Amino acid sequence: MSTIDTTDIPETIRELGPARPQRADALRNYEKLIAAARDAFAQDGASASLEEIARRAEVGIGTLYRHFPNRQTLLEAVYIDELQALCASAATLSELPPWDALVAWLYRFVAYLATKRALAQELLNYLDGDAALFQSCRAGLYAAGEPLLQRAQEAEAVRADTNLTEIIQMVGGIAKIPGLEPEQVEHILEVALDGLRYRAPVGQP
Amino acid sequence: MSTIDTTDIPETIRELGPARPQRADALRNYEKLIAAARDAFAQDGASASLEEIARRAEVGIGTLYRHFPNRQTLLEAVYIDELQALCASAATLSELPPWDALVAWLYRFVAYLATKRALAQELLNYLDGDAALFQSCRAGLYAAGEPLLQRAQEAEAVRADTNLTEIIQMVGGIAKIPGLEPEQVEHILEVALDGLRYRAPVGQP
DNA sequence: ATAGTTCCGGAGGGAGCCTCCGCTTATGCC
DNA sequence: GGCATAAGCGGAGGCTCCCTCCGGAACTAT
Repeated sequence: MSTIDTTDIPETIRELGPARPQRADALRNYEKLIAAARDAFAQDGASASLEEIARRAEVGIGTLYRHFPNRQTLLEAVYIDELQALCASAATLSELPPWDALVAWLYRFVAYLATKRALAQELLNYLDGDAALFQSCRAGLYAAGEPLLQRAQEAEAVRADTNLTEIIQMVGGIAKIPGLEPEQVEHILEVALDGLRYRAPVGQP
Repeated sequence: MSTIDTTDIPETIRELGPARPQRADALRNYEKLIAAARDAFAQDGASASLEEIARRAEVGIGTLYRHFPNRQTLLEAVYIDELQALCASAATLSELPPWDALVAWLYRFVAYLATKRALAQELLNYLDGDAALFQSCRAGLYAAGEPLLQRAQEAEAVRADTNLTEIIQMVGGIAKIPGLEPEQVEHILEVALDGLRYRAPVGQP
């Protein structure tokens, strides 16, 4: 149904971020920094120490600041990277059985939300309404998830009377319940996802 | 209708905060600190520099830390102080005409919300569910506002088919619209509050 | 007035932010 | 391969902030 070419979405999103460096060594450092920042932000929230990030990336603090002139740029780059990874994973997962693929992707989505939550607050403070970014992100997300859902529905693994918007809202809502342990979230999610399963119509109650 | 004695609410709330010091000089400093902190947090958000706050209060940094061992304690104390002031103002305002009193109080409420927003995020990180505080706050708020609304309704200044919950939600919702200039908020609020006015029933259209 | 608390203030050590600039290294051209 | 040069590196240094600690000042009760 979707007319968007899923495979192109990640690049579209990536273009929203800061330009990646050209030289091989610079690119290496750039990527080490994003990886280190992702971990650090996930662990300590958006206020993680930039010097600590540089240290983890085994890179000088100067290098960090050259690639990302301020915390915001780095935050944004990490966010975009995460989102791209989430979108890209949809393609990989399509090798699994339909139901498993969808569920796996939704779990991946939950992990992504955790990162996003840490970043979003701070991100909004500065970005305040760079709608283009978030719109693109949303589009990419849907383009990535839609095929998975459709396949699952065609295989009668997922009930027909639902859609991706609804599912994402549900999963998002559960993931965002405040003050819950990860295991609790996972359990609730498990229950809720089970509700998505297709059940053959039954004659009598 | 309310069986709560409004005038006692502020004390009840205050008791939730850290104990105020006894000695005259200590109390003076305590209050200077809260005032300075209120300004600083309003200006720079919850991450305002504590040293700057001590400086503004013309007090040594050590004094700040003795009264408020950590940022949270100070944040909480400011929040409680603000809330108490809001509640107390209801009593003063009752000298105004009913409509004016209610509107003035609601504007005061908006100002309070601005502070609260700055504090709430950070506050929740640590407090995470000290429900007692927030419950008390809510009770105090309602006890303070209810008489004002009632008086206004009895004077036929405010329509009868509404209540404080609704009004507070409305005002709060408007105050929280993201990315608006204060003047814009004020204008929207003006319009919305006008909708509260009592209008005599009209026979023909 | 004096003793005994209570409170004050800021020095100091540690950490983070960010800038600046001399040195290193990759790349493209011969 | 060798070289020029542009691109990139990294960390010292100057600043601010956080928080602790303790000698001395100020208040209060007697």
